[in-house]
Amino acid sequence: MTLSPARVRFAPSPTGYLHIGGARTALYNYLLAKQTGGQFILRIEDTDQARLVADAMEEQMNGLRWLGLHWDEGPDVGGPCGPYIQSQRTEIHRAHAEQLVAMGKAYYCFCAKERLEALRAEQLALKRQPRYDGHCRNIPLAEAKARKAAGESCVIRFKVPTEVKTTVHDVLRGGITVDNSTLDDFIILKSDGLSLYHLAAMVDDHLMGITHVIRSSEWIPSLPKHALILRAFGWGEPQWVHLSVFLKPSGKGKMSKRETANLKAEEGHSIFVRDMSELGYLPEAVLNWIALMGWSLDDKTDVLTLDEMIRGFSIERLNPAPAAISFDKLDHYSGVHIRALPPEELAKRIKPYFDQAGLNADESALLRIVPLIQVRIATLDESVSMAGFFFRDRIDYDPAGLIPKGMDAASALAALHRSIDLLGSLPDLAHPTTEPPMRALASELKLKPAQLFGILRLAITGQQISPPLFETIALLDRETVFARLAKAETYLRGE
RNA sequence: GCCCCCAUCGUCUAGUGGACUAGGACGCGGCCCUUUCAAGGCCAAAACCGGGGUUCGAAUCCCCGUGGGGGCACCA
Repeated sequence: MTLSPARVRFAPSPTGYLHIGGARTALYNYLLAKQTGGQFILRIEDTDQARLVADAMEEQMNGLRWLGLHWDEGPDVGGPCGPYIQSQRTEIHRAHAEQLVAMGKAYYCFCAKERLEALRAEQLALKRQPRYDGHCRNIPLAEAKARKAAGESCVIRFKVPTEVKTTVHDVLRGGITVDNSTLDDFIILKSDGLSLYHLAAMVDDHLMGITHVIRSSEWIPSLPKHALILRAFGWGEPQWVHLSVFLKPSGKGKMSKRETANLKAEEGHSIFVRDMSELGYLPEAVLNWIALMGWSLDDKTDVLTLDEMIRGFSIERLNPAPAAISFDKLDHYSGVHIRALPPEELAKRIKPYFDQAGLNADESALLRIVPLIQVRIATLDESVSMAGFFFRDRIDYDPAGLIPKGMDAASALAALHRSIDLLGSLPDLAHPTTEPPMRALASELKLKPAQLFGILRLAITGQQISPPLFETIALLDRETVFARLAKAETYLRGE
């Protein structure tokens, strides 16, 4: 499919950190831009200065970078349509608001907040939808200008055409029609001279040549307002694409702020991109996960790389229904993408987790253990709990575990003793050297392999669950192996 | 309360009037493999929200219910 280049934007508000909902919106925008040879633009919507979070903008960008969603134009890289931070475009917005006033499509409103609040309370009491009553709608422009010039505080409201319906076309949902009477004359410029989202976003989208607006469906209710603004200016409309929201795993509603904040501590999951790395997830896995919540390539593909998504993406295959998130699925994709990594790459990726754990593991050492753990870990951080013992000076475990089911301390000790003798008699501890005689020993002692090897496993790794025993022994220093076996012997003697 | 959107296995989804005995994936259960744990292989259970239309024929189109979701700020 050949499409003309799309200019799309991801426009987060720096009032919070990048979460999977935002990331998925960014992803779809990115995919369309890359597929069509267009541009992916990052624009920061910080017109509400009161709600700013200090490091939110930087964190939003870090999140996108971590996912590999690099923008062509944005605050840091610039571009032909800058600035890309809305608070630096206030003059542009103000001029456009004034232009609408001059065109008779907007008006100055002098209503005090108190009056508005009273009006609102009254309407709510009557169980009516709170709406501006048009109090200042018909003040003659000359009079309004005079009052404004005299220093009276005012806002600019958009004059919504009355007595008609407005229909806007959404690519996924078709025509969305509302009666204009359900819209009120909304404010487009605040009394402090700053634009509100509705005006700022439309002006900037137009000026930046945005061809497709792909955003969350929570914008659907204000879609008519946006179309009305565009039409008032006589501008064309972009393709509107409203994505469905993510629901909590139960499918019952969106995640609350509290649930979102406690997720990580309570169950080791998070919806924030900046937590994903710490939790051991690959960006590839996160991308795969969010891409398929609301989009599908076909009836069977479920593992995709970013490149494959770019090639296969299409707006038509977006699903408008809300989707419950599933962390089980994230874990699954995580495992899939870890297994798909070349060993050298996996060694590189797990290195920081060993560093973090205070273990001195260089990449070449890690590369040797990767074959033992690659299919056994679902997240990168699990590499430490699985293979940390390779790099620890001492290992701690409960000696009770040295006695397998069906055995007692004496028989376990005897088995361990025989194993030490046998291993000590071998020319080396390579896997092919150790396994056959050890199996023979097990059968001679009338033990199941699981029993005998279980004793050694705990003795050598300190873990009930570990990489395969003989491969592990082969990688460990000879001295370490025998020291740990000797230590286990002392435990079993009850020392 | 009002407005808008959505509706296929528990979950993510395929399905755009006949190819549907409704496909795939996660999860769940069983079996195989097996030195633990995984991975892998095989098998199973599991869905078209309800009611009316339209049509020779409806998961697919229309209407009404119901359920779910979103929105109703000098927030975005």
